[in-house]
Amino acid sequence: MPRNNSTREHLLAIAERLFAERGYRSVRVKELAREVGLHHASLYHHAPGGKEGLYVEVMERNARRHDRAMREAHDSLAGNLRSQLHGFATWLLSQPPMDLTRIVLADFPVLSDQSRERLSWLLHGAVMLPIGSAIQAAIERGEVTAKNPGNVAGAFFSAIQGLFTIPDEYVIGSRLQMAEELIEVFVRGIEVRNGGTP
Amino acid sequence: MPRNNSTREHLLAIAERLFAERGYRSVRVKELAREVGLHHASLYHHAPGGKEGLYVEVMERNARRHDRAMREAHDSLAGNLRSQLHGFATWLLSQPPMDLTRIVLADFPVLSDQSRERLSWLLHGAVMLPIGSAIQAAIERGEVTAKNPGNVAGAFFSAIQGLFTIPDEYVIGSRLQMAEELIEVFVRGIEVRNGGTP
DNA sequence: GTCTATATAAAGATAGAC
DNA sequence: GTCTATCTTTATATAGAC
Repeated sequence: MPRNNSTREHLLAIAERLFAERGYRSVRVKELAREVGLHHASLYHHAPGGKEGLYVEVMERNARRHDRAMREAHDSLAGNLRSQLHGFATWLLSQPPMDLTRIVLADFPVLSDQSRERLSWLLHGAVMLPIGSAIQAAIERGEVTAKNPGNVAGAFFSAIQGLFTIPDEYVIGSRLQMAEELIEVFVRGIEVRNGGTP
Repeated sequence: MPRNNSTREHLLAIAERLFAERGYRSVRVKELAREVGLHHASLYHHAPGGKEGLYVEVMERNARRHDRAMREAHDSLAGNLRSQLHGFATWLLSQPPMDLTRIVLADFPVLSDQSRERLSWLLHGAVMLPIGSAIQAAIERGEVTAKNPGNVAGAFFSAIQGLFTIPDEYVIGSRLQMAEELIEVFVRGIEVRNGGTP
C-alpha cells in the first residue's frame, strides 16, 4: 500500500490530466513516468494497480472534483439560472476536457463491468445532475419550460465541452465569452415568453 | 496498388465505423481483419499504407460523405432553418459518432502535420460550415440573430453528437426526438422576437 | 523509493509459400 | 488474394540490487 506523499499526488495529477485529454489507450505508462520525473518502473511502487488501476482511481477523483465544484456553483448561485450556467461553464472550461463520447465508447470497454458501472454513475451525477437540477428549479419557478430537462442539460454540457475542440487561433475573445453566448441561446431557448401574441 | 474490389470496400467500411467510434489507438489491426473475415496479414494487401494510411483514407471518406449529405440537407431545405437543422440531425444520428474532441486531442497527434491539417479542414468544412451557413442565411432573412453564428453552429453539432453518449435505456422516445427538442431550443434561443415589450 | 535488467505479451508489419 | 511463419518494436509489468 503506497503512502500518501507528494510524489504520488504528483503522479495522480499528471495521470488525471493525461487520461482526461487523450483517453486510456493513448496514454503510455512511460509517458506518465517521464512527466512525473521517474523511471517507469518506479511508478508501480506508487500505483500498484498498474495502468488500469490508475485510470479508475484518477477518473473517480476527477468525478468527485467535478461533483464538488458543480454542486458548489449550483448551490451558491441558486435562484438564478444564468448565473448557475455561467458558474458551470467557468468550472468546466477551467478543467481538462471531459469527452464523454470517448470515455463511454473507447475507454469503458477496457474496464471491468463493475468499474464501468460505478464510473458511469459518478460522472453522470457529477456533471449532468447539477445542470439538470438548475434547469428543473427554474422550471419550478416558472421561468423556463422543457419537455425533457435532462436532454437540455446534456446538450448544454456537450456544447461547453465542444469549445475545447476549437483551436486557440479560432477562438473569438475567449472560450468563456463564447460560452456566455451559448448560455444566452440556451436560456432564451427555454424561457417562458411573457410578450407573445396577445 | 490494390484493385477496386468488394473486399477492399468492405474493409474500408469496417475501418470507417471502428475508427469513428473508438479512435485510432483503440482499434487493433487484427480486429479490423477479423471483422472483415481475413487474416490480419492479408489486410496489408488491400491497405498498403498500413494502419495509419487506412485511418487517413477512411477519415477523408468519412468527411467527404458528411460533406455531401450535409450540403444536400442544407440546399434541399434552404429557406427553413428548422427543417435544415432537422435534416442535419437526422443525418448525423444515422452515422457513427464524430467525436471531434477525441479526433483532435487523441487521434491527430499520431498523424503527420500534413494529414492533420488536411483532415482538420475537411471535417470542419463538412460539418460546421453547412450548419453555420444555414444559420447565417436565417440571419440574413431577419429571422434570427447571433453574435457569432459559427459558435452556435458548433454548439448545435456538439449537442447532437452528445446524444450518442446516452445509453439506449435512457433514451426518451428516440435520439431523433431528443434532437427535435434541441432544435426548438436552439431556434428559439436565437430567433428575433416579434412580440417583445412594446 | 528509485533504479537496472528482464520478462511477457501484444501490436504493427513483412516475406514468401500456396 | 490469402495464408503461415517470422520479425521488430512497443507496452505493460515484475524482480531484485542499491
